[in-house]
Amino acid sequence: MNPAFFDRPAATVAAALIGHGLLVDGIGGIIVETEAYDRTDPASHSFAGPTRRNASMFGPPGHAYVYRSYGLHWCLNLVCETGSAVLLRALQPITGLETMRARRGLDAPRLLCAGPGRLAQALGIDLSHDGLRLDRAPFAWLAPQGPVTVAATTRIGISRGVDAPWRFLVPGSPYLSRPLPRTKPGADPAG
DNA sequence: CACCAGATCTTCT
DNA sequence: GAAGATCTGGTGG
Repeated sequence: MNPAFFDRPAATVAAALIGHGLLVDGIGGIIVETEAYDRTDPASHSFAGPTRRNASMFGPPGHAYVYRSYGLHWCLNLVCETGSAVLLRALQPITGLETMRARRGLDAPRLLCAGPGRLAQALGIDLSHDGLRLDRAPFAWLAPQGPVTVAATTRIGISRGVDAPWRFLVPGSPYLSRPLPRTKPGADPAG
């Protein structure tokens, strides 16, 4: 992946990443769900300025930002323009299923990388990856294999910035952390 | 399937 | 002391 790819607004990068393959030490799959967080976004770790934890978000684009969520899960972000990043929320597992299963336990393939914490655990991500360049080992990237359909929705698990449509996903993918919400709740239940 | 609580670290008040 | 970009295992319909 060219470092210039990440030197753009996080929402642009988050949408463009859908369909790309990501491998960490040869293990990974196809990105099916991302979220964007930027410097002016009250939901972003960078909103209140630099801290020890978010230092990588204020470093150069094309590096990893890894943080601990709720005290026990790791989450993997890709740093974009200064103070912005893309949170990887779900992959369709492709390679290294055995290793992912060993790291995660007895999960069905559908759940191995369905959520930022699960994804990081399946890929073996921890704080040692924070700040690493994304264009060299252990990271490797694969271009989309064919046409990619991308939908944008509001983000998950936040209490501020809830209206920004900065969650990007493959509609109907069984590997999402949560399915695409219905645009008209209650309508057309026969679907 | 819905709801609830527990685990446990970083930041902010 | 409280909240947070989460996941798991329990209970109840």
